[in-house]
Amino acid sequence: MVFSRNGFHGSTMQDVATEAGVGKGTIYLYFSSKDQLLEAILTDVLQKYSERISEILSRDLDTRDKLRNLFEYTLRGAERRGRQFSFILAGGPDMGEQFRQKLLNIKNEIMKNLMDFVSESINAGEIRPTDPYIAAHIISGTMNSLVTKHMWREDKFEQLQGTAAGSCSEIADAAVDFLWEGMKQ
Amino acid sequence: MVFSRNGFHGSTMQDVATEAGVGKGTIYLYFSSKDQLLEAILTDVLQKYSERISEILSRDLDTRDKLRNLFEYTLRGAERRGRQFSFILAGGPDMGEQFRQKLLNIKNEIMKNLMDFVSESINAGEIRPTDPYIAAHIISGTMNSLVTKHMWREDKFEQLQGTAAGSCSEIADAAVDFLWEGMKQ
Amino acid sequence: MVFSRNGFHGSTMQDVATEAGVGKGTIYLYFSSKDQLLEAILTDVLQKYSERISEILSRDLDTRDKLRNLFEYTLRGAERRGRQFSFILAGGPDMGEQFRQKLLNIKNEIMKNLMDFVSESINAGEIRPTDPYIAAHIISGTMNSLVTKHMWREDKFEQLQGTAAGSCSEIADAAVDFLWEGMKQ
Amino acid sequence: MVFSRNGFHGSTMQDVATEAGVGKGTIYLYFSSKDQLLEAILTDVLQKYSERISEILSRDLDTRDKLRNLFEYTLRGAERRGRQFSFILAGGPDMGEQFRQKLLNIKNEIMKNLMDFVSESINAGEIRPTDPYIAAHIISGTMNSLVTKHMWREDKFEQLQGTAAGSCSEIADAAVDFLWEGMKQ
DNA sequence: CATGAATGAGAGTTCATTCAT
DNA sequence: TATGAATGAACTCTCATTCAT
Repeated sequence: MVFSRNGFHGSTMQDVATEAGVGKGTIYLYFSSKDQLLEAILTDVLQKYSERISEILSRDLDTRDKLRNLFEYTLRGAERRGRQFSFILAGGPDMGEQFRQKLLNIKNEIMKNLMDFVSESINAGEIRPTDPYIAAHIISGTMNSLVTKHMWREDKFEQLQGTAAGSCSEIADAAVDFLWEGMKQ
Repeated sequence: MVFSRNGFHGSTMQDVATEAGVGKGTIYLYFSSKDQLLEAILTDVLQKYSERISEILSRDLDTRDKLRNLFEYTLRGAERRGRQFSFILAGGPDMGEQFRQKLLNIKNEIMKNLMDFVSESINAGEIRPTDPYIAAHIISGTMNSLVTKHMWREDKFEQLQGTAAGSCSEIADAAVDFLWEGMKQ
Repeated sequence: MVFSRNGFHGSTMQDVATEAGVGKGTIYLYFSSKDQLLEAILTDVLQKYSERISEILSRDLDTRDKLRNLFEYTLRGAERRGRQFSFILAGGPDMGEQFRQKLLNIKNEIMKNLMDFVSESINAGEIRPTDPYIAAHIISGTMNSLVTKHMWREDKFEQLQGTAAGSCSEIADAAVDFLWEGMKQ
Repeated sequence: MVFSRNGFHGSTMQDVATEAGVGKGTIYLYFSSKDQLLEAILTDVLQKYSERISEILSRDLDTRDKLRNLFEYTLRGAERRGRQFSFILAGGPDMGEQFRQKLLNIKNEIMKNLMDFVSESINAGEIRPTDPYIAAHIISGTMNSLVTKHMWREDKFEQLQGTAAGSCSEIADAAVDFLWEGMKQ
């Protein structure tokens, strides 16, 4: 996607049209403005992500495996939808207030799911009692941080990393292992 | 700052000049372009943040108190420089590649500091042995997540939060308590 | 008609098609372009007006009654076809030269009829000898002025008018009375 | 002026700028939009015309000479500002309602002046008693009609005219002579 | 005959940047 | 050094027109 390569303001409607293989005017048959196009894309990506997260957390797995799936899915998705996630994670510098609200609602949905997941795991005696709000933030924050790194290939793993290797599932495993140590009973 | 209120693309050079109380042309005596102005601002903010983090981590405190100071300083800073942080955290959608590299170098500096901090704490026997790369990401990721929330006032705490209260230091404390549980010996 | 409500440039072909209850493409089966559509409409309106004027002037009435019919028909027509007349009266700012010529020919036809009418009335001894060209202009000019006023409801009659009341035939009568005073033997 | 040659919609802002010998953007320093530019021009032309009419009617002349000056000034002005007058006379097909109101106010000012002029001439016993509203319309209507003709050179005088010659003052004289016949005591 | 999805030329408008003062 | 009037490249968006169905 052009927005992913050149950024929103770095892409013209002509770029988008060319990439999509249609005429410039055609886009306006389906989206009322450039802003609304971005909104539709991001909302869609985030909505699908939210649904998938919800599905993962409802699987018949134990808490630790759910966490692992969560991280792995998130990191893997970031490989494909990098910059779109980036926009979303940033909370939306340069976005209109109304648009931000829309994304926010979906993000809160995700946070709600994570908090419920934490609460249920506590009740099931799988993890130690803790504040679900903080725990959810630590989970999502860690994912976001790893996603951002991954996305922008921000580190040459050679330079910075300790022992963690570079593949999605290896990083996911390492992160979950760490978190688990702090959560388990 | 105008960029913080209206975003980078939402602010004109005239806005910036007016806010700064100078003429439009004057800005060009000190910055070669609008992009370069943003670069200078963000680099400056991030550089200062990096230095401050470095200073905090070198204080003569135990690991847990350093963590607490780290979180508190970060969250408090976000209150004032919100959107600037947001740009940085997002990894820079809409930024040029060269600019991104520059910020990246500073961010890696910070990560390096965090990793060293973790390593040293392990060596000092204050926290359990763990992968410093992952640990650093969890620390910074958790801070970022909380910062973003805070910045965009993304949640009505009434709706979402568990027990954690809303002030910077209270949130910092709660987050550090949680993390500590997973790190301590 | 859409053109009458929103103006030519203010109406889209889609508007026209919707109003006509046909598809957009269908219009192009009958008119080669938007300009040509306007041309056809205006030409038609003006042609019909010209024919009607001709018919009125050939009726078996005395000069004064012909004048009265002329004014009444014109003002009444303006009520229905307002803006179309306006285009025509304006001489066509924003019209192509060729199109203007076409309308001009019909307008000259009307002027010719008016001048003949004046000449014949002079010969018949019904009005005093005068320049038919000027007389024709005064007749058509007065009608145009009243039509324009009427069309755009340009005056709140309360504010401006003297004794003349607002209905078509009342205004027509008053104007003809006045003109007649200057024409009669 | 470009608008006069190619019409409002037939002229681009680039045309206007080129004609004015400035950059496209410069126009926007003084006029907020293309519409507003037209508004400013027409308002200005009409306002000046109104003031001049007022001045002419207040001269120390007898009624017939005032009329003659009125006609001569109007026809002469039309030679230079043709199409601008045309827009105004047309009542503004394709104009926004608010804009039309603005012009209307000035036009009513002119009509008011004409009606006062008629009333005063009646009181002074220079012309026969008559409805000032109708008289004013006949005066302005006749001028408009002649102006429009003149402007678009709508007639080849060879073909249509009777005895009236083509120059401004000759046409003005002829028209005033005719009108006078219908107005004088 | 009729349609309307698709098109892209072209318009108005913005705003980073320059440069004479 | 400081300014802001002037600029024009570049953008978004519209809409008359076409053509496959």
